[in-house]
Amino acid sequence: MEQNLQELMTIGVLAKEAGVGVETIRFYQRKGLLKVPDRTSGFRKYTPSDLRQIRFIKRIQELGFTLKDAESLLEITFCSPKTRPLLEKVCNEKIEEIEKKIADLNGMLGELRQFHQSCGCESSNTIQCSLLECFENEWECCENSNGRKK
Amino acid sequence: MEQNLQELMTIGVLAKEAGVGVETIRFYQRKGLLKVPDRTSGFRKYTPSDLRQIRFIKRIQELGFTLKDAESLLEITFCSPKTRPLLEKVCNEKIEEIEKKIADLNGMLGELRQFHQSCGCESSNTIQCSLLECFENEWECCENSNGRKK
DNA sequence: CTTTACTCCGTACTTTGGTACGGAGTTATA
DNA sequence: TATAACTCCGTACCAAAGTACGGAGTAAAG
Repeated sequence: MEQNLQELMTIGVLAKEAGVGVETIRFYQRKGLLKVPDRTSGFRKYTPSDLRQIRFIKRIQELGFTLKDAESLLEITFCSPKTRPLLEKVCNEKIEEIEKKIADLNGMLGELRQFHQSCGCESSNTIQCSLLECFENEWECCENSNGRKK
Repeated sequence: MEQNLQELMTIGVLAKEAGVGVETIRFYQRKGLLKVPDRTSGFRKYTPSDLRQIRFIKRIQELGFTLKDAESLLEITFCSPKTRPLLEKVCNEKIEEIEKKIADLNGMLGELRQFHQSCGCESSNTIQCSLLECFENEWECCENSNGRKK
C-alpha cells in the first residue's frame, strides 16, 4: 500500500481543497471522523481519499444529518457478505429517515403554497387572516372573496 | 378581548400539553418567540393560543428549520393589504428553501437506494465495494455479477 | 393548617459543530 | 540566511437550543 508521495497534502492544502478550515480537520480527527494520518517530520500528510471523505461528510451534513450520522455511514465503508446484514440495516434506516423527511417537507410545502395562494399574494383579496390560525384550521380560515374555500 | 378564565393554563400545564419542558417555555419567552403572558399573582397564565404557537414552532423545527425561521414565520401572523408584500416575500423564500431541500434529499435517496440495490442487500452478490467510492464514482463501482451496471 | 406540588428568578451547565489564540517549531522563498 | 508562511499543540471560546440548580414564594389538597 505505497502512497504516491506526489499526491500527499498538508493540512492546509487539504482544508482548501475541501473548502473547510484547518481547525475543522483537526476537529474531525479528534472526533474519529478522519483516520489519524501519517506524518513526515511532525506534519500531517493527507491522501486524496481523505479529501473524498471530507466531501462526503459535508454532503451528508447539507442534507440535514449530523456528524454522528456521517460516522455511521462511513462505518459501512466496505461491504462484503459478512458485513452485509449490518449494511442493509443502516441503509434501510437512512432511507426511511430521508423518506419521512421528504414527506414532512412536502406537507409543509403544500401548506405554505396554500397560504400563499389564499392570503399571501398580491392577487388575493382576503382582508385579514393569520398564518397560525390557518395552520390550525387546515386552511379553512382562508375564505377569500372568490367564495372558494379550499 | 376578555379571556375565558377557565381556559387559562399555568406554565406547567402548558408545557405538558405542548410536550416540552417548563424551562423551554421560559426560554422561548426570553427569545421573544412567545409573547410575555399575563400573570395572576405572579404566576404566568397562558391561553390556548400560546399552546398553538408552541406546537407551530415545534412543527417548523421538525422540518429542519431554526427558531429564527420560526420567528420569521410568526412575524407574518397577520396579513392584510399592507403587510402582504412582506408576507409574499417571506412565503416565497421559505417555499424555495423547502423545494431545494426536497430536491437534495431526493438526490441522496436515489443514491442510497442504488447503493442498497447494488451492494447493500442480501440478494446482491457483489464481492466487495465501498460506499465512499460508489458515491465518488456515481455508483459505477458497483458492478455486480448480474452484469448490469446501472 | 400543614404539607406537597408548583412557580418564581437568575445563573450556570450541556451538546453539537466548529473557530480562535498563542507560543513554539518547520519549511519554503528571496 | 533571514523572513514569511505554514504547522504543531492544548486550551478557550462561540452560537444554538435547550436543561439543571437552588433558594424562596404561592397554591391546593388533606
